[in-house]
Formats: sequence, C-alpha cells, structure tokens
Amino acid sequence: MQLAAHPHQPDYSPRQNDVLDSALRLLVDGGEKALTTASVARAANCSKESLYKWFGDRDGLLSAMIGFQASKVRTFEDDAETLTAATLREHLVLFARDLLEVLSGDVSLALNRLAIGQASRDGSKLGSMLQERGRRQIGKRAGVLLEAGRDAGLLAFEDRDDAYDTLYGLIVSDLHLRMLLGEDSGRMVKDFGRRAERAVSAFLRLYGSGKSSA
Amino acid sequence: MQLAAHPHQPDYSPRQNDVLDSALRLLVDGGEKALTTASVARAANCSKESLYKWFGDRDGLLSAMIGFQASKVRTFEDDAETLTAATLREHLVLFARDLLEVLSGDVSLALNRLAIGQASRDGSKLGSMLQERGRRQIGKRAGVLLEAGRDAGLLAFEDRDDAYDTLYGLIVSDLHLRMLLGEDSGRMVKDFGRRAERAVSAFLRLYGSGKSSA
DNA sequence: CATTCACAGTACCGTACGGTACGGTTCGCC
DNA sequence: GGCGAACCGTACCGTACGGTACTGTGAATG
Repeated sequence: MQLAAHPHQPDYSPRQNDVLDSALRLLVDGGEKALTTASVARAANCSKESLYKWFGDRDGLLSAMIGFQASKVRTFEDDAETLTAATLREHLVLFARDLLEVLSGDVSLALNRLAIGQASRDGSKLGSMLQERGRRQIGKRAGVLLEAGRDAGLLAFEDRDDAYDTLYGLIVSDLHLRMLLGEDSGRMVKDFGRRAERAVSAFLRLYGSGKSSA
Repeated sequence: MQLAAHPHQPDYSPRQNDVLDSALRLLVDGGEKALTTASVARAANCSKESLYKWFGDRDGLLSAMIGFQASKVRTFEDDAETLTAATLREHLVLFARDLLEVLSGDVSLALNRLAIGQASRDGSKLGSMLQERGRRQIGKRAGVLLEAGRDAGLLAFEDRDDAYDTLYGLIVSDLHLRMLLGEDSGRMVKDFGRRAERAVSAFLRLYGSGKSSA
C-alpha cells in the first residue's frame, strides 16, 4: 500500500526496475516454479545475459525483487497529533487494517512464500531481508503510535515489544499463515474491518489505562 | 509431541512408514530441494520403482508424508475434570506450551515450508491437508477446553471461534512465521514458558468472568 | 525344484533449468 | 563514417530431476 512516487531509488536503473516489476508479476501469478531466468527475460523483453550482468545470478535477482518491493511499500509515519482516546483508537484501527491489507497483498504473499521456500537453504538472506525491510518497518510505525499513546496517558505497558507482539497477534492471529497456505483469501477481505475493530478493542482492554470502549 | 504408540495406522505398511520416516528426515535437514526421488530411494534403501508403485508420483509421496506425520502427532484430549479457575488456567498454559512446541518442531516447520512452497500451484491439496489434519485437530482440543470453561462459568464469550482465534493469536503472534522464515529458533525455546503464561493471562483478562490473576 | 511375488539396484529417457557464448542491432560519441 | 558500449535474441552446454524399464535376487508357495 501507499506507493510513494519516488521512494528513494534503491540501487537500480529504471530499466532494471521494469525488469523487477515483470519478475514480480511473474512470481505472483505463477509461483516460484514459473520464475525461471528464461521466462523473466521473455516477460521483460530483455536477454538472459543482461539479467546475469545486472543481478549476478538467480539469487541476486530474488534479493533485488525483495528490495525493490520493499522500497515500494515504504510505510508512511502517521504524525501523532495530540492523542485522545478516540483518535488513538482510530489510528490503531487504521494501522490494523493497513497491516491486514499489506499481508494479504498478492505480491507480499508471493514473496513470503518465496523466502520461506528458500529458508532451508543455508545462506539465503531472503528471510531476514523480508523481516528487516518488511515487519521491522511497519513495526516502527506501530512503535511510535504505542509510545505516543503511553506518553498521552492512554496506554500502560512496560515492554513496548511485548505490547506490539500482543497487538500483532490480536490483529493477525494465524490468518497470515492460512493465506500463505493457499486459503482462498478472496472472501475474508470483507472482514478486515471487523477484524481490525475486534483486535483493537481487545488490545485497548488489555493495555488501555481506563478509557476504552467495547 | 505426544506420540501415540499405534495411532490408528493410516494407510501404509510398516515398510512404507519407514520410507516416509526417511523422507521426513531428508526433508527436515535438506529442504525440499534435497527431497528428490533418487535421494529418498537411496536414504530408505528402496528402489525408485517401489516409490512410484506405493505413492503414485512425487506429489503422492508428499501427501503421504503429511498424513503420516499428522498421524504421529495426534493430540490427546485432556479430560476436563471439574474445572476451577486455577485448573483452567493450568490447562490453558499447558495447551499454549504444547502448541508452541508443536509449531516449533523441525518436522512441522519443514512440512509447513513444503506446503507453502506448493501453495501457488493450482491443485496442491497439501495446504488444506495441513490445515485440516494439523490446526483443526489441535483447535478441537482448545475448543472443548474453552467450552468446558464456559460451562463452568469461568469464561464468557459468544463466538467460540473468535475466542479461539484470539487465544491463538496471543500465544503465537508472528512467531510461527518468523520461524518459517528461518529465524534461528534455537534460542527462543527457552521463552516458551514465559510466552505461554503471558498469553494465557491476557486471554483470561479478556474472556475470564471475574476470576483471573495477573 | 519350478513358479511367482516383491523388491533393490541401476541404467535409461525426455525435459527443463541455470548459466554462458555469440551474432546482430541500436545508439551515442569522436 | 568509424567505433565502442549496451543490449536483444537465440543457440548452446552441463547437469539434474521425474518417471520408466529392465535385470537380478531372495523368500514364499505349490
């Protein structure tokens, strides 16, 4: 979500970004098996030789795809104005919905499947790359929100990471894994709103300091 | 966990179970890439021809592996005696710890990675098989526990599935996914106890009917 | 002993993939 | 015009895998 216009071009030329886009499309609707160097070259109208010149080898291409996609979903920091109980709740619900939207995105799902598939291989920085550029990034947004809530006297917690872990679990539960396993996921989008509300209500009941609404 | 002695032999002969065991070992410490028909045959001291006779094709072998493992981890139903607040809490914590143990097991992780990797393929019943035989099974155990708690007046909830979803999220959060992505996972086992306690405390604060302890 | 069955071991086939090499084309630059 | 860099398209190579066929062998059965 929130595609910034020019999110600080990471490492690659426009042409190469086009190639990475094609590769992502290919991965999304064909799975890793369809992501062969030949098919990427064909889909992007470039030569295999150029692929190897630009990305080194197949793993380099995969890493580049993750980095590229991460640069596209860079999360915006919602400026915490003076928080009230209502606005805090509002921000939390918005965060929850955004999180669910991101996790259910087909590109996100495809990249997570890819990284998980490569996780058994030894080197394979893909998993930690996804962790670092994906979760840690969106977790930072939640972090400032939680801190702001505590500073405003609306939340009470000792360990911020524990609180965020709880919030994340309440929002996502095993939904992410179910989607990764292939559950149709088309029908559940409707419920994101309800799910976000439920999770935030529970979270506020756990960590709110007096003022929460069921 | 809880390997039943003879958990209702599913479909295969002892010899074939040995083969499936070898295949699982191979998958665990080599990933899917290492799970070739030739290597399975070599590891199990059988011929490729026998593999194809017994399991049809490679997908049949994978399905058999999942079914075989599921039959080994069949969860026991803990008989809910007359519940008190203390015993309910105890049972919930035990459930949480068992859940974390199961999810962090190397065979479970390997099979989940396998199923997720195959999820993009069209047919691929592997994902739903894992869902059906894995989560649904352990979810049933939690279900009866929750119902018993409600019948005893210790828990208050309307939708049992919602309650279980919350419990699951509080226990697991994104830990499962992080492990699937390759986070070392060796060091965090130590924290399972603390994590289970934390999750159950939070759950009881949300769904307990008056009597819970922080 | 002859037959049959189940199986191991291995050779084999077709295919597909990762990676490389090469000819041809465009474009900018002197 | 000459030249080199970048690059496309494609042919090519080595390898590895899924799946099949064939041979040998040991144990059961009559």
